[in-house]
Amino acid sequence: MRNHLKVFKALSDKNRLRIMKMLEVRPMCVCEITAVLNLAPSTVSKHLSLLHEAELIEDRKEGRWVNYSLPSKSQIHLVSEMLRLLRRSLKDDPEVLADMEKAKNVNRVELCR
Amino acid sequence: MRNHLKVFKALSDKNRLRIMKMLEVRPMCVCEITAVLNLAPSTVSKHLSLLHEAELIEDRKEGRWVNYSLPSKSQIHLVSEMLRLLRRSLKDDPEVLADMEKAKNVNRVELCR
DNA sequence: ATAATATTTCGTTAATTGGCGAAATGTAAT
DNA sequence: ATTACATTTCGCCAATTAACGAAATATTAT
Repeated sequence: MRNHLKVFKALSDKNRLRIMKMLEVRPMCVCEITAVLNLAPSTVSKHLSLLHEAELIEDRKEGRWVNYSLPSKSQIHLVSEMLRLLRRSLKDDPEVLADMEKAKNVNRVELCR
Repeated sequence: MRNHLKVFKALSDKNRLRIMKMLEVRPMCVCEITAVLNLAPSTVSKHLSLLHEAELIEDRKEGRWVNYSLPSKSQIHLVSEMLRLLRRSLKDDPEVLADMEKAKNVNRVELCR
């Protein structure tokens, strides 16, 4: 029950859904996601930690960046089903499409200076 | 996006998940659900209206009662997938099992007097 | 018609949540 | 070592939400 609630709560925020869709494009660091969503870094970090708690995303520290990504495969049935469902969802949402387009183009190196 | 959020928000409350699992047993009226959850009728009514808004349940007025039930089939992909997923979920949760057992036995006629 | 019952709506309150900026932490570059 | 930068943690505030009881609505029974 606790895990189900974690997953559903994690997915019941607009900005977190936008993050999930963005990560379909490629793994991204906090500052890149911040640039797309136009939120404070601390806010984005908090969103990412909730998604991570629900095991909907993975993190991988690389140098001074932390790359967040969608799990290629999850052992948790609920999670893998939700990932599958999300992948099929919101394909036509204009905001999501714009985010995904931006996600292709943001670059952490020119971004952070 | 709005619809996705409605569905995920509807499912991200413990009592609403309990209701969804209870309704797997059989259609139930508000007072029966109230008896199982041990909440105020107005609270349960509100939960039911949120689930209904998300199209996760159907209602059918029958005399002085309103029967709430799971849709046998939904045209909305997200909804039908969530219904399928929920049916497979929480089968071993002790609280959910107790609720489902109670749901078998509560009776609106002896209950409400 | 009146009373009884089931449900919903409304207003209030307490708890939760999303947002921010400032400070803390950790890593890389000078 | 010091500086610069990415990220996280913390404390705060505003908005949202779950809960309740009281009042309103609707239906059945007397």
